[in-house]
Amino acid sequence: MTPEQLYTALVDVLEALVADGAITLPDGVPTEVTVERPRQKGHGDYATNVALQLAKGAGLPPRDLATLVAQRLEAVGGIEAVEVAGPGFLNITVEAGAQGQVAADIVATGAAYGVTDTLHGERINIEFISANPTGPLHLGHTRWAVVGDAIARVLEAAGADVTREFYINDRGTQMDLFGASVEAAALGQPIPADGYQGAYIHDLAARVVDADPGITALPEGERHVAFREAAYAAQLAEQREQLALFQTHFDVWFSERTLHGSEDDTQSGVAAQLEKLRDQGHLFDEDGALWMRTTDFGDDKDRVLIRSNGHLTYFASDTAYYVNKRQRGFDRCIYLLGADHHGYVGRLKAMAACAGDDPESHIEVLIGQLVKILKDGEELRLSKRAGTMVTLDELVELIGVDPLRYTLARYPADSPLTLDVAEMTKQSADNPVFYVQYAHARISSILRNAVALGLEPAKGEDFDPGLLTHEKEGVLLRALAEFPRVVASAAELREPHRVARYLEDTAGIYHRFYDNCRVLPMGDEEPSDLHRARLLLVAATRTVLANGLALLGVSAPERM
RNA sequence: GCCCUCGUAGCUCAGCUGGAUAGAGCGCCGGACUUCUAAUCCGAUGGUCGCAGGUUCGAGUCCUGCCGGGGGCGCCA
Repeated sequence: MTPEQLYTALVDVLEALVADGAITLPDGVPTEVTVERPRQKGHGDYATNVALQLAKGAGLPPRDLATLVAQRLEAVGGIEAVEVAGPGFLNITVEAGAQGQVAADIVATGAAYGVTDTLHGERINIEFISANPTGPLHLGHTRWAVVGDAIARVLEAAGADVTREFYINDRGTQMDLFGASVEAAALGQPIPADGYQGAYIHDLAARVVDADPGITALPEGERHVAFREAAYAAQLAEQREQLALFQTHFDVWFSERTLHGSEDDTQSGVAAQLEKLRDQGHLFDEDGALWMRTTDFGDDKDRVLIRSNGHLTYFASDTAYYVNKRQRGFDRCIYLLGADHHGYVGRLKAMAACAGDDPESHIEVLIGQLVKILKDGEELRLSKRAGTMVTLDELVELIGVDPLRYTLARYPADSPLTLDVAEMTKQSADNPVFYVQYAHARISSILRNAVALGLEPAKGEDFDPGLLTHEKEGVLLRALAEFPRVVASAAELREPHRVARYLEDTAGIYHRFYDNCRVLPMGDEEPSDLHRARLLLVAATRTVLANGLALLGVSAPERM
């Protein structure tokens, strides 16, 4: 009996009570009935607060309503006992047999266990990182890489059609400055004052010249462009390598340049695209500039799209890019932005509204807090400009892909994070990722040993779910049954850290089960149905741990 | 000044979108391996959930105000 089945049974009971005239529900049977695992022992296997929520509408004292529901619920197959507690909670105890069946279902479903259809049919574009191609990816980007990727995976598990997109700001002043910086480095000249200063600039310069020794001899105008383009290509390639190393995949690398028709701003595709928005009635010309009246939709000021000097603003590109995404058929455009960009949210939403869309459904901006990194008690500055930074590669080398991904995935993106370099580097046994992975490795070991013994998990008619009656088995079964709901809510709320927390919880429950319940026969003990049933439970646990880790992009090792 | 965000154990943080006696890890103290991986488990310690009001059967969670940390407010990118 899964929480979903229990939920269905509960709704059926409520509807039957209404049909019989035993109760009246002015607002009908609620669609969101909560069935949850009680925190407290002694509160049954599952608990629900429906009676408390419906009491007022039904005009009954909560405990009276609870009693009515309890009587009928108790008669449902698979439910052993229902008890009214406290102000009107229903504490439900499930029959061991009904509960144990989950293990067989999980093993049969395999890698698809946890997949639901709650977001079926939604076409979602999720854009994250979108770093300028003017330097290596660093710690700041690392968090978005992990969180964005994990959100995408979780959304897919919930049935959505997801496209992961990386927007390349390969156009404009910063690119020119970047090119000029590399060029200066190559020519042995001082880097421009507001240029890029890091050591990596000199590395890039050396690489560019190595690949094309004649580049320094080009006429100045050509040389500027050649350096910019070569440095851009090299830097973008490096970012892609960094992300590949970090197990983060993008479906679309979207170049800002492709939005523009030509170098001439006012004749560009963006300008043409923007003109289409004029029909919506929110564009106006003033002081020689083209504006979007975002204040029509709650923004605190109107925004310039084309400056009076004819140059496009970044916001113009952002607008055209959004329209482009919508034209590509995405129902929902998710943006992952750092807290330092949260001022954009209002204008992005207003922009979507100005484009004739619903800012509540078509555009969604997730704000993530920045990661701080301490070394020897001091915060490292992560500015590319300053040239001091911890790159993604360095972090991966220092900490490892799995611990790094997991550490960043286990916190909500909107909570500020302070990580200490010493803490992170010394993390070996202390890291929660190992706790979860270890549970998986331990299970894998048992399954290997079982094979050596010629013992197979119970299946089909041979599996008697009623054998799994130990308290630790019950707790584990209920935890495993919870997984699809956890994934679905992680997707709905865009909070993949719930998966990580769930895995830690479940791994702990497994470790305690392991401590109390012997799985394999000891010595020359004859293998029994209980051994085989437990083997199935263990296999189901491994499936859940492996599926959960996969959603976070973390490996599930067979041995540790 | 206006807006956003955060404030929970000594430290780092959860808290299932309002539920029952607020949790975990680390740290500290004490236990458990001749049988499936001790990267584990068991016990102990630890809290005016920033402060004050409000909403209701019930608030760490929602509303208002205040205090404190971080961030954002350009015809910049």
